[in-house]
Amino acid sequence: MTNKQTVPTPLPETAALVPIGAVERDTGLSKDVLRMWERRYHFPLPQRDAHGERVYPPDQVTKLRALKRLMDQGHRPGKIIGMTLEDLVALNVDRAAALRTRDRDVDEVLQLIGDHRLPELRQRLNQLLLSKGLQRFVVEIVKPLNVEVGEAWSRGDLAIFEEHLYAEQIQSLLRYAISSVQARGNPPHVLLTSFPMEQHCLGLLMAESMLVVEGVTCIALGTETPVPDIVRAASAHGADIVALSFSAAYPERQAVAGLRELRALLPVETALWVGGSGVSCHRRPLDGVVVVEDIEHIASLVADWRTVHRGNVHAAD
Amino acid sequence: MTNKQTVPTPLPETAALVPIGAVERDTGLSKDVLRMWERRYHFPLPQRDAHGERVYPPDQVTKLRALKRLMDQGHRPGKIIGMTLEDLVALNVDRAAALRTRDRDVDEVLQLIGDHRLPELRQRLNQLLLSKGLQRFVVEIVKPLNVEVGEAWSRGDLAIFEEHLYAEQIQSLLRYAISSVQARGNPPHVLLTSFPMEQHCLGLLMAESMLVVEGVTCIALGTETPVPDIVRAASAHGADIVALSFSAAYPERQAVAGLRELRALLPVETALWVGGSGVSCHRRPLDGVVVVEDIEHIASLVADWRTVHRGNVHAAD
DNA sequence: TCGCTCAATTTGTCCATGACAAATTAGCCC
DNA sequence: GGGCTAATTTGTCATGGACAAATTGAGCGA
Repeated sequence: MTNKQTVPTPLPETAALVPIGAVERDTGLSKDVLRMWERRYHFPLPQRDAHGERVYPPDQVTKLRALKRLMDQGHRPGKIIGMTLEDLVALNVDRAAALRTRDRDVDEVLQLIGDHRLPELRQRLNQLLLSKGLQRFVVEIVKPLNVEVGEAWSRGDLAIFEEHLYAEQIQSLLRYAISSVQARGNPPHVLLTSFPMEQHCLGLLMAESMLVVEGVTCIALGTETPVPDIVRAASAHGADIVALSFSAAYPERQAVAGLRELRALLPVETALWVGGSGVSCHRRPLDGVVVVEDIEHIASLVADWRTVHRGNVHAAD
Repeated sequence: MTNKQTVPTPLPETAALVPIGAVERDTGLSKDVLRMWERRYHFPLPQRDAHGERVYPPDQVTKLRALKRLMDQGHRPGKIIGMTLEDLVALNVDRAAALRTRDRDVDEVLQLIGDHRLPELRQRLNQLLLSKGLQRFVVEIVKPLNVEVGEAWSRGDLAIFEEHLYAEQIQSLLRYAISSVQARGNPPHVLLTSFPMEQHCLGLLMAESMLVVEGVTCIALGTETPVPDIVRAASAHGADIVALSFSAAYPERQAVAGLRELRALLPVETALWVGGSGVSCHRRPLDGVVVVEDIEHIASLVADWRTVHRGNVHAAD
């Protein structure tokens, strides 16, 4: 079987050199940006292959990934592009340390993920869900676990496939729990989704989990719904609230532009809630957009909504 | 219910002109390709805004979407780029008609989707699942429904949000069913995932559904796992079979390249199965890659595997 | 007729450089 | 300190050239 042989490549040079298209996919930085940075900051400085095309050494790709991650957290490229990988990682860790909750259950689950003990992982998560209840499970286990897993991945302590497997288990469990709590059409009706290019579905499921327990009726569209479709869906399903999730990686400009557009197209009486790790750093609030700073606040926000709309509810038509 | 109304934007001119970046996201055709086609084929021919930047009228975007869809089915741009939108749609329908199964249950579900009758939709799907059993539900309902929904969407008969909602319901239902069939570590161990840029998870869930019923142990990684991680995951979980799903939109080149690389990195004794709508048109088979032409065949493929590996199974260590 | 090879064509991706608008920061005055 | 320009930073778009990988088609021998 001698076909292809891209193979782990014992060769030190041509070994793992990555073409620009692959770097774009890997890091989420567009080809335009990669070439522009090279022009402006002299980093990255890829080698060239026989055709004069850029090929990036793996360590530069690693640094690019770290840069992207920090930029998603609000750092500007010019300030950090000159730093060493170590400094970048340190920056990351500093921020992470603040968020870290040293919870024994969380640590134990992390251990199971890293050890690939799938049956035990499933069982432990299930058990935690049952013992804590859905809302506390989401707040005390899933939320910190997401942070930890993300950090471990960026440190290189956790492989992509381990993170995937974790996400898949949580997803199954949350969906299972959600379908067990069959809503009966009670108000408010909440439309849950995200903007195009925002693929993280765990945040949506966490929100849905919090909501269904409150007796809210959820219409989950999954991720990546274009703005006009969100409007049509809200109208078709008589949504009282449209809830959107943003991850840290979502470009702020796009978010603000999309939210403004959506807010303009949505009826005034329809509320617009936004949540997720991508919203905490937003400085100026937008008119008519409710920012859910922490997923824990969902319950009280629902209570507030119900107080305001007491009486004039459109009670399941 | 007079919503739906694709609302053709009152303003005729500056109204819905789409910049190139948005077209790229919308159609999946890269900026480079859009500019190249304009140069070579004189289509699309966007207007220019005040800054001389391309802005595409919505009808050109629609045609681009149709073109992309046909190209995913194997047509070449040069042959079809000159055709009218009607001709393109007709081409599409021709092919679709062959696949269509006029099933009463399927039609009924389609109707429910279009009418936004969410509770009834849920209930009907649930009922179909229970009455037919998981495997027949997948083969007789979900598979044809996917085709129908895809076609209806490309005809413009179904909005994106309706398709999203449908997909979300099926996903919930299948995941629910899958977790109900708790595997006990029986061989074979099947690792389920897709390559990067392949985001369609319904195909994976359908495959997992078929497999768990056969008593197979599934390790589902979700979508978009890089090749090296697939290899590591297969090793970490002692997978006997790696199963990959490809949608029609996945570029064949990338698929073949990825498969060759993966096949070379995987131990010879690990089988490699590929399925999904993207594999039926693949002409030449690859060495050591089993093509699952139709999801119905999964059961017999599992039986074959078990026959071959009778005796020397690694019986749940 | 089938299968093969080699050349012509098709098609997507990459390159270099220039330009510019939107967003951010810095400087300044009240 | 608050608020206002002005300078700087940063991403995206444009043009036009080049070329390799893939597909098609022609020619040829079994």
